[in-house]
Amino acid sequence: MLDMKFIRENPDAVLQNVANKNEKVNVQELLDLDAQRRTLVQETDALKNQRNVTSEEIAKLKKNKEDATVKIEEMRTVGDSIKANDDKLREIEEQMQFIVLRIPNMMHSSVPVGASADDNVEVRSTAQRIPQEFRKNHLEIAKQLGILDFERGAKVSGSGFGFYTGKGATLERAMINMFLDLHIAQHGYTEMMPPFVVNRASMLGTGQIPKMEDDMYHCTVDDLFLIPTAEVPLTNYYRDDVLNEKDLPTKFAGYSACFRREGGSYGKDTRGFLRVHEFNKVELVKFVKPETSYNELELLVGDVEDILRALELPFRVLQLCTGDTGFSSAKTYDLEVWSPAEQKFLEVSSCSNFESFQARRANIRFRNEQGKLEFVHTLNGSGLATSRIMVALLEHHQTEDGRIRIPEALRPYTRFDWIG
RNA sequence: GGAGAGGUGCCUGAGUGGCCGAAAGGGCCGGUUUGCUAAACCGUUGUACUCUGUAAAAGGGUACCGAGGGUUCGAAUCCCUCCCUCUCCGCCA
Repeated sequence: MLDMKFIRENPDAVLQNVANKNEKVNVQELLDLDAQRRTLVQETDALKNQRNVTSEEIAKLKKNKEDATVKIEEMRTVGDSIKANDDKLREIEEQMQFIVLRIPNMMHSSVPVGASADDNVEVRSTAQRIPQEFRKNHLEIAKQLGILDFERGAKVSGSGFGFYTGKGATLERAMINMFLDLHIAQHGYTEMMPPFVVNRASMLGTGQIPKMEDDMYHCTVDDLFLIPTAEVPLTNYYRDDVLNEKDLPTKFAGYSACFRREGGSYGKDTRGFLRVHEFNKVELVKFVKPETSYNELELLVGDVEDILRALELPFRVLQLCTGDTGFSSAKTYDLEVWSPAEQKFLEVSSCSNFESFQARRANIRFRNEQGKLEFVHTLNGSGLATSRIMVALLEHHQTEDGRIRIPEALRPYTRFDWIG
């Protein structure tokens, strides 16, 4: 959420940013409502002031056993006006809220303007576009080795769900543990195990709602949502809190299952693990001081790169252009691993700086040196999602005779060196 | 699921219709005292919106005592709904 004061003072920049991000929002209407609101607030506050002053007079009159009926009668109409104004005010504020919640975050000045993923910029790459050669795609090899079962996943739950079986399940568990351990021991994150179900306010706080509400699994009787990422509970951990400056940056690493309906994305990367309704992910979340947030973003990307290196997977880092950057983000890097089977890069992580956008929505603040309250900056990144990494491992570490070599870094966790 | 208790400022805790943005104590910050520490004493101590205004400041108004409604000239205080916490019972991992 953007600061209303900022929108009021920089309407052109906001409009340009909305256009750059391919969003459609009626900013002008918001500005009109804002002007209306301020006039109304002044009027109403004056009436309330009158009521307060007169009420005190009435109290005095009554104390002296004098007659106050005239003033009481007078205040009755003032009270009615106040009520009418407050109703109108509430209506205006609801309309404003509706629009403000749909205005995307301002892009950082370093983000290239572009329409789509084609305009993203490669920052660095360790990846060679190796050919497919003997490699089977992850579904084939997984089936052959008996480590994933999507058919029974579909029977039991539906399309887009899978079982990990045998060594596949062990490998999955091993990855989660390895990722967590690395971030905790080497990168200084605090481990968190969040709830996988959150309330509406939390979804609103991190910005999934209202824009993405249809992509969430929603338990209507309780108005609770299955989380699409641990970002939601981890960031909302500090919703409505005031953090100590000395505790910043605060860094969380948390595992969760992630649930996404993926409505409307059928036909795109739908095979096997490329797009599923439920997957496992270790998420990294940071709460930082505003002046350090861009440096923290670079460090965050580095933390994720360390995992990819440990897994011996070639990758590249992309800086997303304006059109491809998420709604809440000011700047995002994607990390992609080359898929020999698909002959294309697959996104495995997305690292974003949200600046104060989420903090303002979720009301997460800290007290600065001057003792003033200030919104923190929040960041997060996948570190990493296991489903896409499973795909990458099965493809990259596949041998010609159809076996999978477990990278050194994972072996203490799997307790086996090969699958097959 | 049943029964009860409760949610007040950074914390403890008072406050059952007007003098309550809110007693008292503690904490915090500033000051005095002090060889140092401690103690004592004095003072200060919220947030949001809005208006006036400045280089920065400062000041006025409004709102906020879990959330949202209602009653009333006037609500922390009365009524309704919801949320949360705690205790006991039942049920169950």
